[in-house]
Amino acid sequence: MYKNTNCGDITLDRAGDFVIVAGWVSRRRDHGNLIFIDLRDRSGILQVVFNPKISEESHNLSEKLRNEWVIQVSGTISKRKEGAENDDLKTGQIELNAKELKILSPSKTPPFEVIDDLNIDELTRLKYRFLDLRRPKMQNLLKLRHNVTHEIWNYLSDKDFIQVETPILIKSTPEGARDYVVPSRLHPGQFYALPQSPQQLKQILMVSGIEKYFQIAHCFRDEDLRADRQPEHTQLDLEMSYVHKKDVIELVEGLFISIVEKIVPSAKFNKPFLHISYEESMERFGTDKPDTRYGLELRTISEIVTNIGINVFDSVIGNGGIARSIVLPGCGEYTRKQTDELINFSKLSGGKGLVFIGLDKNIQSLDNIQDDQYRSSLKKFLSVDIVKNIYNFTGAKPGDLVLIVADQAKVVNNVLSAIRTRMGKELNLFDNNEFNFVWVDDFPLFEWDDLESKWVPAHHVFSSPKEEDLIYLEKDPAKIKAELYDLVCNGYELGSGSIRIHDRDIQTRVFNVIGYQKEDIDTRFGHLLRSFDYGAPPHGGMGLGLDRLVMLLGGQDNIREVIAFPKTQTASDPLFDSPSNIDSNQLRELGISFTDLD
RNA sequence: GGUCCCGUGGUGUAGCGGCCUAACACGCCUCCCUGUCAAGGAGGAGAUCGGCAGUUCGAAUCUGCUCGGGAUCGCCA
Repeated sequence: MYKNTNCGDITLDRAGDFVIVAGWVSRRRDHGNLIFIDLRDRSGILQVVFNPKISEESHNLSEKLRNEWVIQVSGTISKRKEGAENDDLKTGQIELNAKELKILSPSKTPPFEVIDDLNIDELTRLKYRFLDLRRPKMQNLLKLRHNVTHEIWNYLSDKDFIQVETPILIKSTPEGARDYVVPSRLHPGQFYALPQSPQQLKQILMVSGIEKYFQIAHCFRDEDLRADRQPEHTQLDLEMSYVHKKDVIELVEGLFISIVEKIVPSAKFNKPFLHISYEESMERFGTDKPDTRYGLELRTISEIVTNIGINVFDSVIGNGGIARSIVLPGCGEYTRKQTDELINFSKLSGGKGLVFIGLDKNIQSLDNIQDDQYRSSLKKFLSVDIVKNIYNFTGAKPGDLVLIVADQAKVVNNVLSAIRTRMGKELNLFDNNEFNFVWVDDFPLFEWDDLESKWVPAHHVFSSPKEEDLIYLEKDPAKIKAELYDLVCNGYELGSGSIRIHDRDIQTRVFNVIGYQKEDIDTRFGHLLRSFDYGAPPHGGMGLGLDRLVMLLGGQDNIREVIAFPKTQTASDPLFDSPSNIDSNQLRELGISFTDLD
């Protein structure tokens, strides 16, 4: 070994010890005859002192040292001089008196300093990701990710789960997300697809008798990127035989509690997790992935605001729309600029606008509001009585701002939940160290696709309908609820799962609703369905986003921070400069040529 | 595919029609310095303002296109 001690681990009790350390020069403080080096390795920072009285040769050599040079130093640990201690440093009570210095690898001047307090363009960080990852913050995030994965392995192994690897080269199935595709050399003109998830493979593993399976699985989806979406992401994928919904939920909840308690002991979180149905979630929060750390719940107020002479509301609601509200506490005296900003924001998330009513904070009771004590975008249509009504119904108080959006339900919910998320942040309604886990269940099995005029699966085709809803399968698909459950935390969907269909007859009836023809079914799902013909145990499971979980636990707001080598928004990698052209010989071998697409 | 924000020495910013032969901080280089820890002091090098085209007597500054990064809607069973 080039070292026998880690820099950051050395404490006062090692005083007098002779040690060998190695690492990067993090900082250099040259006092002429005395040179201080902050030496950094994974464990932390150690102050090394080069003193000509101890070694003239090492001192001379140390004058050459610059940031990010890799060096090896040996010498004696000593307690620092009185008054020279540094309490900000774990090793601040001691220092290494360098006897021998060896330069293992010099460095160019780095494009940015390897420090936590860094404010630079992300592109530069990604180009020099090897330097970026040296920063203690990034080291900690990678360690956090490892700790989470480690706990998953331990916890699930203890529960008799077996980790099974599944292939990365599988078959393209056209539904779902866009596939990443790999040409086959041995079968010119044919392609593999990278898995969007190991869904069908793990179901086959259940038919194979694995009973309890898990995998830290890479999943690939060729769709547009977001702060919480990369083209390849990692899932904790798991599946269990002979289980009901309740069993999967209990297992995953136990695992997540264990992860949070062991790995982020300082975190505040709710135990047991909340449970809420899809319908209730939409009703209260306007989304199926609610941030339940704070209130700001939505209310439907169609009845209060119709037939009071306001055209906007009457016509929208007459056309099958609804009016819903959100109350922003303490925002009743928002300026014109602030309310304009909210209206503008509502348009960004698809709304046509919103109506606000702001009430002065110094009103004693709602009973004696004066005309000059409230402002509204619809002031001339809103009598004092209607304002009173709205405030009473929504539970708003003097000093609060009521926002109303009227449109088709989907738009209303989109707009208001976006406003809710934004205002939760802006009004500081939650604690950053808090994690609020909630199970959302009773999802509909199908959704109506307006564009294609057909039913599509809300989750995927293998999710089981609730037994009591089977009677609606042919008559009224909208009514069917599924054995589906999502795990949501702080407004992020961490994962979703379901009890699967293991009965061929029910599976066929579901395919019929979606309108799949027999041939489609055979080419897309034949392999799985064939396995079901030979005794398929009832089974169910989940896929859980590891990147998002680590992001949340690490207090980050995008998953690139917890992925060693992430891609940019255009799915390229600035470090490797991928994707790239390939050799024409490679293309020829694959039988691929290009046509001009435009 | 749409909308919005950003692009000035290595890094982060300022400058937003002539005062810019582009400013400041950090970093970098040279020299001085034995107790610093974002060391200090003195001096110095370094950008034609993402690219292209246009408007103008004159463009970092205005316009168009384009490239790159980010946020977001669509998309993501």
